[in-house]
Amino acid sequence: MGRQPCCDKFGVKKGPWTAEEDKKLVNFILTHGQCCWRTVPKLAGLRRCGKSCRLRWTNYLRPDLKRGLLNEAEERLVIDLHARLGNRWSKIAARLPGRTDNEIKNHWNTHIKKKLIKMGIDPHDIPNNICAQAASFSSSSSDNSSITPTESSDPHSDDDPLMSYILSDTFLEDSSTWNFPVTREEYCEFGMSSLEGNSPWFLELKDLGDDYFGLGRFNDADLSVLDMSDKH
DNA sequence: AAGCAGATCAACCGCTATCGT
DNA sequence: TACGATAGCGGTTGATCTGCT
Repeated sequence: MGRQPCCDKFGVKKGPWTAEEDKKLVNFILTHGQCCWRTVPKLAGLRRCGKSCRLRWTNYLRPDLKRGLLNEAEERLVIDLHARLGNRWSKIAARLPGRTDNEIKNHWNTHIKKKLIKMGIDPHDIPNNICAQAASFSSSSSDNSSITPTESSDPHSDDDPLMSYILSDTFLEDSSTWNFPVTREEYCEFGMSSLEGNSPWFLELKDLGDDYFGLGRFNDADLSVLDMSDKH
């Protein structure tokens, strides 16, 4: 009999999302919250499969996402976590607030992997003793970040209190409180602060009109802040 | 300016894990 | 316990961008 496809193959749109589709999805999730992705496209009026909607939301539309390249501290953390956890991107992402598994995976494959290879380190097998070296590569001019996971001589040592904390369940429990809000009001507040200055998609949507989301989401004061930023 | 190659990243696919009945 | 439905994960693809010739 076989497995049922996650969605009807006919009439389901694929490829890049349009601003209009984003709007519908955001609108729907702000109104109804995240529930049963399979029904989301139908209820939201989208010709997409639920899987695609979930991916779009978690990887791009979520208001708590940081955009842009990983900074050095985050990169070091990824290298260290990857050395411990392997290609378990979702586990790694769970320990980097505002970053998605897809983003980290892409960054690993396009940036970090190359840098490690350039250093003569096999990205698939970073020995403990050179993990610290790898993790601190190109960081001779440190970015003064508060995240310094590899300060101990052996980064795999659980003696490193910060890494122990990050790898612990306590960290995940704590970080759960960073989850994006579910109400429109909170989304507006939270979204504005996190989007400010680092969300091109937001600026694009904003260009479509102040009432783009149909939620009265952005007040004039908020928008004036954005207008003053170096919008491209 | 045109063509090409490499880099980047959003999105898809197929599989597994989990949950409810 | 078995089975189906759904969510989530990791690998891969392909469109687009960027830099070089």
